[in-house]
Amino acid sequence: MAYWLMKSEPYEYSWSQLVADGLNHWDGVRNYQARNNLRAMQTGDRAFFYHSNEGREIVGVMEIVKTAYPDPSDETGRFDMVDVKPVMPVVTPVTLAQIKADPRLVDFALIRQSRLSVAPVRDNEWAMLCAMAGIPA
DNA sequence: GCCAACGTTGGC
DNA sequence: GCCAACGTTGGC
Repeated sequence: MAYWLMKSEPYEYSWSQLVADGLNHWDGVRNYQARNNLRAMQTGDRAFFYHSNEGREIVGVMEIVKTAYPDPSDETGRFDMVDVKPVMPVVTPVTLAQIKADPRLVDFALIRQSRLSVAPVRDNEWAMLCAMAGIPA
């Protein structure tokens, strides 16, 4: 199983909205690297839900329930989306400041490529972040 | 609200 | 194929 981190501005689409919806497409990605990450996702993969801009913290865990397919909101036909569902909220949100302050996470994609909205998470990073969030890995 | 970092576009 | 101009993201 692979792990990911997906960003959304909470005033665009928030964790609580996803919980209310129960399941949704992750659409709107317009960056090739992010798209390639979407395409690499498999059903059953897990992903952190990260609130960018406001909050700047990991707030929940999602599961990929459908692999990449064309994003109908993209007129060019170049970009895809996946379907996700919420798995569990974090007990303690993990803030960007905490992540940046942890020397074990210097290579974390969220730090290295701050503008990448769909990023891979390594197994050891996932375990560390789950521990920081107070949830089982 | 500002701006640095970064990605994309388009002229040449 | 290069690169300047421009647009966007997202932290601060």
